[in-house]
Amino acid sequence: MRTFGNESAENYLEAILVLSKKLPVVRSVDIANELGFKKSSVSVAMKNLREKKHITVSEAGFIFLTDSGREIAEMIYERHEFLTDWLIKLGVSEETASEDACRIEHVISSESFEAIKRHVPSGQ
Amino acid sequence: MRTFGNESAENYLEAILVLSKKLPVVRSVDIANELGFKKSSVSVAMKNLREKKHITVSEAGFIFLTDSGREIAEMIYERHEFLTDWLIKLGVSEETASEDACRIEHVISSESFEAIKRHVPSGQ
DNA sequence: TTATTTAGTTAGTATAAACTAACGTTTGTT
DNA sequence: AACAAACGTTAGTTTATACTAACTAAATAA
Repeated sequence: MRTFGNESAENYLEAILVLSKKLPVVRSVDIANELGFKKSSVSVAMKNLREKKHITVSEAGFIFLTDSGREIAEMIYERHEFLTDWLIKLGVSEETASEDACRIEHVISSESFEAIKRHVPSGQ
Repeated sequence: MRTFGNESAENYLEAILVLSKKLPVVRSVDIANELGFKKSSVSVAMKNLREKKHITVSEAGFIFLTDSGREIAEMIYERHEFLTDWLIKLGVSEETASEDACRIEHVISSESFEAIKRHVPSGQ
């Protein structure tokens, strides 16, 4: 069967990366706002990410990506950006493009993603 | 949150369509073999599809798509075929192409799918 | 005819991921 | 000092989906 086991974690890590670009520090409540989840859900998710060593959390509750967490986050973020831009170029509305990218980014293989990247004329 | 509520149903409906192309009749056990699931899982899934009126089941246990079931199955199947072929054309291995298509087909919007179709030179 | 295989069902289990509700801590306000 | 707000955590619930185990019923074979 399909696991889906990583999709949720990937999404949280991506959100942390995105938030770290616009906020001085990232807290659980910021993630809850960003993703539209309840803070209890985020709390549990952060516990899991902590256990998997994808984040560290300071005394004050500030959340930081570890190397492994950052690696995942950046991979997903790159996919998100690329797929969104590409779909928009194909005529898809910004909103739909972003929503679809958000789903595809978690399920596409590296092999396929790289193939699409190769095929799309980059930088235009 | 993401629902995912339909992905499983879509997958079963697609399998029924695919099997109906190669077998004289489709039974639960055929679906279980096709998808690699246990027959108990299929039994429960068929109950749900029956309740949603996407299939009918004869006395003998033969499974038939209703109009709504066929519509979904054909939409997913078209996506599967198209995405697989397209990825292969881009240089992705057949196996990966099919696996990725199998995931993307359930999460992509019609808007994006149609945009990709438009952009790919059809029939070559 | 008994025994075996095949098909389907049901009940209960497991996991992932969200939720609500309730609680403790800290911080800020009056 | 006392009360309220903000933040985080925990416990327990819900839903979706697959699982195992145990059962029935029908079909096949010894």
